[in-house]
Amino acid sequence: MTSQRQERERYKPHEIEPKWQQRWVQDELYRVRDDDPRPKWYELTMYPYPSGDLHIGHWYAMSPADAHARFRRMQGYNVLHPMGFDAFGLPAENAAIRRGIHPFTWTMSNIENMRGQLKSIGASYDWERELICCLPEYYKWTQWLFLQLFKNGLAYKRMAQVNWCPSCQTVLANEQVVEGACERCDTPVIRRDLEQWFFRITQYADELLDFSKLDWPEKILTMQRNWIGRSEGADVSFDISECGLPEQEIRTFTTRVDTLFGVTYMALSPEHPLAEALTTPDRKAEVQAYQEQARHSSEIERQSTEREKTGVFLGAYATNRINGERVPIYVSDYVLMSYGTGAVMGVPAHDTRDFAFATMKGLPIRVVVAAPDWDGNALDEAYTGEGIMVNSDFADGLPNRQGATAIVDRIAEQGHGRRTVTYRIRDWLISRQRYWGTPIPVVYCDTDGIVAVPEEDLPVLLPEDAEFKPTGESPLKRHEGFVNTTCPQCGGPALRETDTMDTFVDSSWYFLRYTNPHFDQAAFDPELVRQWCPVDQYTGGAEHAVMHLLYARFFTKALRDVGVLQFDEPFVRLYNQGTILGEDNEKMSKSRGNVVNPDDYVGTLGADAVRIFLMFLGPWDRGGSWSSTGIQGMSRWLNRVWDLCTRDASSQGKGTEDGTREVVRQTHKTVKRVIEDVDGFHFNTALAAMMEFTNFLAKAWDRGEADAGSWAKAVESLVLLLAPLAPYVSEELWERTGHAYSVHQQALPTWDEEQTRDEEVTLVLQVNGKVRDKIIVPANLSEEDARILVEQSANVHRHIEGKEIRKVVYVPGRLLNVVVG
RNA sequence: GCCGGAGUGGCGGAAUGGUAGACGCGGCGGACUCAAAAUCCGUUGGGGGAUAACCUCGUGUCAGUUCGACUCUGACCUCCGGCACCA
Repeated sequence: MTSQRQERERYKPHEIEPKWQQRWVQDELYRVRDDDPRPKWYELTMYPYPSGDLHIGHWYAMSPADAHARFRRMQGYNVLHPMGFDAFGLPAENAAIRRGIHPFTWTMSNIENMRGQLKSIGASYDWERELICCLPEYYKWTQWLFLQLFKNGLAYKRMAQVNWCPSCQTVLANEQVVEGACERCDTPVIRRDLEQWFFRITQYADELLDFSKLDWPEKILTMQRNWIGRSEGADVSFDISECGLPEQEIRTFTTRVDTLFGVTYMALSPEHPLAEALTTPDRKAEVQAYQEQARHSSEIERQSTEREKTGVFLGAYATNRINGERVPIYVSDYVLMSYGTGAVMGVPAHDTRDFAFATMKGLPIRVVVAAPDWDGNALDEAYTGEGIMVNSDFADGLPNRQGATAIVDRIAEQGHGRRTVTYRIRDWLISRQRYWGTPIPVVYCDTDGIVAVPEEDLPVLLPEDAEFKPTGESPLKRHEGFVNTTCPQCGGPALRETDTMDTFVDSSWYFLRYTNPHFDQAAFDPELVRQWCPVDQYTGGAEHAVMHLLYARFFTKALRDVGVLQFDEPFVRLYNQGTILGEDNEKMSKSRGNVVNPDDYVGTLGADAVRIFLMFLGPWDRGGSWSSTGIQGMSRWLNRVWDLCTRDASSQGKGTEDGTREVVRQTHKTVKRVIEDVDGFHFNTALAAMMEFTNFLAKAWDRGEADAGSWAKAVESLVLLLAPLAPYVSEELWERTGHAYSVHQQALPTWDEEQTRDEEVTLVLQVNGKVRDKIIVPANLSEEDARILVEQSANVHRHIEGKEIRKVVYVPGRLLNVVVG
């Protein structure tokens, strides 16, 4: 055997991998046919940003996804598993400013490099369908889609207080502000008033909360639910007619209308439009100073819950119409202009924030919902639970939920309020004051105002000769040739919009474009979209929960309403892979020096080893740590697989009858386990099953138990099962075992349930639930026979001797438990 | 604070009511080698016992359900992720 092994060729990944890579390209093995009659399966992985280097995180996202797509192909589906590049975005422009390279050049050369690295993964991408969203052939249609939203009132421009990142020199969407700082660069965000373009995502808030058609991780649904933040409550208006202003009332939103009799003050956001007018002359200076201070404090400072409540009395009063009481009006920065109406009714007894504020200002705290154990004394803290209404006139004595109904009915009757729903989500701000993005296709004309660029004039091209300087101003703004244009309506002089779109607009529809990425008649070919979409299985990181994944859902629904799509949801199933960490269990980063370069391992151990190691290190959705010794183990195993599969089985002779039967049984068992595991993304246990199988085969060979036929079948099954996970070595072994090219066009092996059953099993003998003996018995052993056998076990005997047998539990094929007392 | 998820050998993990620790890494012992690397074989949760038989402890903690609990129930602790002055 040893001598034979030396004669055979060894596993040389660095030789076979480039060979098959070329062959597959040459044969167009992964070309996806639209006219294939098999059922379709669209399996999509989130496309990467072309940063220039394919790192191990990309491999972790892509190789298991590719394995699953290949697996579906071997299951008989016509699989679309495309790849492309999220090619617009800030890093390219920053490189242009710092190093003088044009963003286009920088991006395309990065793509060039990454495409090569991607090919080494051995993924089954059809490169004919590659999509690059910074090319005019793509962004022309991003602009076209923008125009459809614009024409349908789903895209609009308005002045708004927006998040501005001073480092990125652009506004950000709410979704891109994390704890008051820029999601990209961590710079604290400041607020600015700017005229900006928005998409009306709020119009879809309720529909976006309907997840009934989705098979998505609960975690993502929860995050989207929280982000949309639907709360049911009531609008209540307070009378300010005594102040002599045009406005007669202040509207507030509350989820606790039952506490309306407990209002002892009102608080407005510092940015509230009525704040200034309501301020009495003697308070002007103080109020203005407070507003000024609020404007300059950062989001982080303002949003800190630990901070003490502050605020200033305006000098004015509002009347609570339910009881005719006059309450003082304050401004306070704990009230956010962006939520509800920007004004709150202060109920210190039943809201922790209001309690803190009232305590600070010495305002009355009136209990209107009595806790079951309330003794009538002053509260130490706000009571936010359920209770019986008190101090509330007609509502007294009611449980507070019923009290809420009574009160809202009364104010609705009197026209001072009504039931309403408020959302946390705001419209999606898509303007970016940067060059490297899709230009927003509108012009501004003195006569006609905002005018959409006619569809036949698309694309609005990015000027190639823009200048990139660190001034913080968009190069488009300074580019006269770009800015100055004529109005499509009146022909007079007009100015182009110089803002570009958030790159999340590009990725909100890219999955549609893959069906025919070079189609020049429309954004997508409706026929092919009908055929391929929606995406059956989407995979990617959970960090996109309330950005990309929410935007793409919105876009799909909006395009449906515009009339160009027929479905409601872009991604039917979603799987989030975890994060790959460095060898030190820390997030990989250059500063930590724990970054793993996949190319190093591809060059030595091969792409297959990298792929299967990433799949083996644990459940895919949990992530895991890189291990340089762990991957050696995978490589060792591939060598063993190679060795087993290249043996000459005819030298084995006839084997033994029992041995052969066992080889057949283990083959069927393994086929079943691996197929079920890979189907459910459990790559780690699928590989473990194959390893157990190879361990078994090696032993069976050494004992001379297998006959040539069962051995060949075992090897064939193993190679087929391995093919989706380790495509190169499987292809090579498929050829070397005398099969016709290509393993990747084969069907998965099948198993026969009957053949997976063991004839003999280990029966565990327990006394009072403790294992006392193990015996080998026929699988179909009857309970009577089992009871006889247990009598013969000396060990069991010792533990039941002299004791009364109370009960015997027999689980066929598993155990027999004798309960004694 | 609220909402998720997770706690199992030296490490990654397996087992979702029935033999805890599959599989892999690492360790130890051995074969091959002048030697090393690579490879192969054996062994590997802790304690007791003689390296045996066997006993005992052991899946974050404490209770409970059950013949039997990593698995189910309740309370708590820790870690990770998300959200957070949202009225």
